[in-house]
Amino acid sequence: MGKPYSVLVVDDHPLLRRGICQLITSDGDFTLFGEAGTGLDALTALSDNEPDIILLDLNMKGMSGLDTLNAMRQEGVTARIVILTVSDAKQDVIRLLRAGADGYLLKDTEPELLLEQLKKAMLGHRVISEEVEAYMYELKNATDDNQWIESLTPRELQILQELAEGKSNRVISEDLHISEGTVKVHVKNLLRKANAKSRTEMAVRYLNQ
Amino acid sequence: MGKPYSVLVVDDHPLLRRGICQLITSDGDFTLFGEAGTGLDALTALSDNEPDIILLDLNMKGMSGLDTLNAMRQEGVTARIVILTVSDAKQDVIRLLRAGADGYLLKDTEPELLLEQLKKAMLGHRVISEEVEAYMYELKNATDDNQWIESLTPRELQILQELAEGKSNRVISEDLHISEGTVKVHVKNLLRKANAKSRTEMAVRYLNQ
DNA sequence: ATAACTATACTCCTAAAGGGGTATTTTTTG
DNA sequence: CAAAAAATACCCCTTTAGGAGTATAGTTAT
Repeated sequence: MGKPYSVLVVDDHPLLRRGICQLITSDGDFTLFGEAGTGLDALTALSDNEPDIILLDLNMKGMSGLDTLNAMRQEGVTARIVILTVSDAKQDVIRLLRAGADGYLLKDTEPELLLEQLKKAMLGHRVISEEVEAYMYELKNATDDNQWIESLTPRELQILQELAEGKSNRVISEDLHISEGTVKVHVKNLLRKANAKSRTEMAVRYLNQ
Repeated sequence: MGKPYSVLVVDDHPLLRRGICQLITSDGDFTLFGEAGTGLDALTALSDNEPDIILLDLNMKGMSGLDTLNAMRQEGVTARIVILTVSDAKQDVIRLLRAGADGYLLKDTEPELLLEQLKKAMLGHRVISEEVEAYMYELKNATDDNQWIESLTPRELQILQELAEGKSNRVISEDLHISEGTVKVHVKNLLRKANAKSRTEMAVRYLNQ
């Protein structure tokens, strides 16, 4: 076999980072390229040379995992980027894979399985945890369930947020200093875009992202 | 100094467990009592003898952290039980501390600080991460914002859950095979108990627990 | 610059939601 | 067993929500 794969571990939880790093170094096929506690630290670590694999957490303070991934691809980073997270939210999976992640693994993956998956990723496979694989067909069939949120104008989003706090049209109109009728127009348009039958249904869908 | 404190680590993420265990064993003041990946495993591990400290995760598969804590206290476990979790949700903090947790720490705590906190916990202090300390006054002032949910009848809760999926009174009545009028009565009573002005407000409050 | 989009504000109308009351049946509980 | 609570269903009535249409001023993109 050739030389071991180098890995950069990016996670804002020191404890988990320690566990991952220990796992990496305990296997002869991998070496630790470095570790970073924030997305910015990770980008700095990549300024000189690159590892073979970047293990990236989502839900980090400051720069999110998605932002970090985008920034890395922008910088021309060619390393395999594998997401390692607790979130199995459909929205996250779809967004990250669309953004060019080479894998999406969950943090409750068994250590041995994780190493296997990383080796597979180096062979050019896209590695996905079983639990989230179900979302893959949605990635192909496109039209993300919450794609409608992206199509909203700033004003509509503002009104949706007020609505999703349980406020009535009248209260929203007073908050925003516009007529109740205008709020109703916005709500009408929101309902059409969300393809929802009532404001409550729309609020629920919005809150569940 | 006396003999080291023994620690039981309960977490369903093998990677994180590895990180924690490594931290525990790297400090001379602690020894590893054992590790468990589920609440049930933890209870089994406690059948013969007890550690000094139990580090307990929330959000575990199967038995939740809260259930595990309750079961342990039921079994007469006297070890210091410290919650170690990612969730800083107000509801979780309040529930766990009420259930008798001796500490509530977040997983992004620095390793050194975590060890310090565990030593403090052994001295009889209740250790709380700074980020969640703000919820402490709410614990004293009692009357949990969502206490109203506890006062609901089974039928009312069922209707609230349907309502919180965005369904209309008519749809709910069809789902439950009762008249729309009856649903309206239940909703009316729910609004009174929740002290909410509209079904949307109530749905939002329910979803935010 | 002209077309498209956004935000604003009406009108008229229908449907749904919500508040008050009364009443019957069933279930639970003391 | 009797009282209380829960679930059912209806009445009448007011308020809120939502659908369709028209219109106008300002902004943005082509």
